[in-house]
Amino acid sequence: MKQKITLKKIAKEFEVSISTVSKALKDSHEISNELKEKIKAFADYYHYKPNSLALNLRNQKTKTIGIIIPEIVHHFFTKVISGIEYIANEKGYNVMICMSNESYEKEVLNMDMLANGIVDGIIVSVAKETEEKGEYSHFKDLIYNGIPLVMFDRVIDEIICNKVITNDIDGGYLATKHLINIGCKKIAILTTPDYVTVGALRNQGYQNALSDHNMQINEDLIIKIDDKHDIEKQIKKVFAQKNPPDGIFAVNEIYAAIAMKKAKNYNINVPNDLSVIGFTDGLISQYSTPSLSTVAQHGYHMGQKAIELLLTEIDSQDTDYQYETTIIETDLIFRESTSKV
Amino acid sequence: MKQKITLKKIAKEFEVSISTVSKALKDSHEISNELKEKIKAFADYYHYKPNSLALNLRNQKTKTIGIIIPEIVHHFFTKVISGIEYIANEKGYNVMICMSNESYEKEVLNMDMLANGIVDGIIVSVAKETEEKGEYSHFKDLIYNGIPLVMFDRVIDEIICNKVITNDIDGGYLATKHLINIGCKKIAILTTPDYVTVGALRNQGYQNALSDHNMQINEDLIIKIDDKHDIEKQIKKVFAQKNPPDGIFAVNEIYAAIAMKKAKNYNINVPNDLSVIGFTDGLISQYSTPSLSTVAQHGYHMGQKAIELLLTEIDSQDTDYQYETTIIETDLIFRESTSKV
DNA sequence: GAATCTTGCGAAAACGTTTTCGTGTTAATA
DNA sequence: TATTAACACGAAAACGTTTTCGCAAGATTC
Repeated sequence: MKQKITLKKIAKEFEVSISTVSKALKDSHEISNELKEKIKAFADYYHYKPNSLALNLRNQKTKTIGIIIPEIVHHFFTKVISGIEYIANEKGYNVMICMSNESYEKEVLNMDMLANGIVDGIIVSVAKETEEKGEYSHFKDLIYNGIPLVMFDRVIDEIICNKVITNDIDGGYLATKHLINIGCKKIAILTTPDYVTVGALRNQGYQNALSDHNMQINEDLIIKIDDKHDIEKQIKKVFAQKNPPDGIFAVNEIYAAIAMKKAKNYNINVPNDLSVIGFTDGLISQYSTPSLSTVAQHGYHMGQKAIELLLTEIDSQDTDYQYETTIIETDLIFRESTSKV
Repeated sequence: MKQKITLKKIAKEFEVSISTVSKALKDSHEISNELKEKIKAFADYYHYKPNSLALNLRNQKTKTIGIIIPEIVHHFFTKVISGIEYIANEKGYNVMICMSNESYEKEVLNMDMLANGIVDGIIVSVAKETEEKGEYSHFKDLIYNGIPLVMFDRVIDEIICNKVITNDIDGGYLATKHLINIGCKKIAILTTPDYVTVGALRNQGYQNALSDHNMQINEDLIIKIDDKHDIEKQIKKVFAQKNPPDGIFAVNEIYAAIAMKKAKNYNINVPNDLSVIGFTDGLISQYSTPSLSTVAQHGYHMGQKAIELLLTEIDSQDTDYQYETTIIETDLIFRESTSKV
């Protein structure tokens, strides 16, 4: 393996000191023009690049930020990452992505690893298992150690840090209200277990909308899907009853897409007999047939906001730095799966 | 900001040398039990963790590998990343993900940055622009500098390194043959410009299948989509002609999904009047209606293979190390978009 | 001709770790 | 009692860089 060229080797070549070489390459006035030219030419020829590890160690910063997400095969998260990456690169930062796979243990492992000097700050969306356990000491440790932290989407109230969240309640409200507006009388929600906070919040919005429009909240129409079991079977039940709903609000794309498929099996036409609206404007929503009306989350924008907050925290040595929570508003996208008014 | 605890600080606390502390924490026999206990307790209390940067510098390796992909909002690439990440973590490696956004310049930038000691090896799928330009010196430099490199999916023949590729020709052949088998007489292909090698290869498979079954290759049925212009418009043309095809092979999911949508606009029923088959088993294929028959690429497995090759190269100091090209075979997945025989 | 200033470079510390090699003290052996 | 062995620790180098400070030689000033 070819050895990397270092200051030391250049110094040896010209029989000067390492500091001289370093200064010459930085075009310092301390070094004679003649020597500078020679050293630069030599360095250029061998494609000299300062070793990042050494720089990081010396500067006590890495110009790298870490992201911990529950999973990467997921349109929303990749959108957020794109947004983060764009701004980060613009500001000269690199991005290290880790996956918790929704596991508490992996989340802790990843944080420990990132916290050891490798990154200047961390952006995280917390794993379902962590939410379920309610075990947050790893976040507290991080903050205690002075490492800037931004949470996005799935955030934890009791951890005090910068946050970027979707207005989930409002999104759920908008979606439900849309179904009401187009005349749906019996509206079901396909949501997550309560410990998944975003699911719970969207459900909250759903219930608020019903109440505000004097519609009854029926527990039988609130289907909390358990990912650990057969999702299709759980969704199918909605249509198996004798008086199925005429509107469905699904808290994500997948549930919505499955609902549309199942409806077809029961000869229920979307959108004529049933209107379906999802959450998150991903590929499925765009390319399904009928295409899916949905609540757009603006993941890209969310990522941008998160990294901006992180970088300002990194750059600030204020003792009275103020954390903020940015709420990204949602928008309704009308497509084919909800009937016209 | 809380200062990180270091060996130096622990040494000061006990008025011993740094080396003593280091040895004590590693349970060296050189240190008395009494002192070891005290130091360990102290270190535990303050959650001491060796600084990664210092270790990396000393060990001249980082236990981190870099991935450069064209874009992250893409099901196939995220699958590959998942596969890489799984094995990497198992072997104690971390993963740094960079995006070239299909840009040559960003690809070079990312490689330069990763090559500077930050990672022990790199896995890359090359950007379209790089393929178009045919400018590969950054890869040669990398190899010249002794940094292990694995290419996957979009690879370059003239660069000698480990590679993992889909059997694109065979995939294209299988897909086309399937359409022939179910009785399609006029089969179109929606493919990429020729410089995108995977598109060209799938097209090759398509043409081979036609030839082998004594069907004419008609240039009018070979639609090379240019991503820079309106994709829908380009695909729509297929159906605008008076005698539209009864079979379409699309080299990716998106083209397939759009084709199905456009067919519907022209009142062409899928699969009765038209059979459509895609490439890559992503979410769209699964959740579209009708669900899409497709060629499965096994991205997860591909990622696993890529990282395995990389790690063995990293671990080997053989001078006569042999590079290999692993070909991942494709499988047909039959769904609703292609009619039964 | 002495004092000062400029030029051009080197020494050394610092970042945090690991590891080899010494070295002084005490205990065991001949 | 003299030699050796065991024990417990410290010094220093190494990884590659940047930067402050010091210093010698020559040039300039009065």
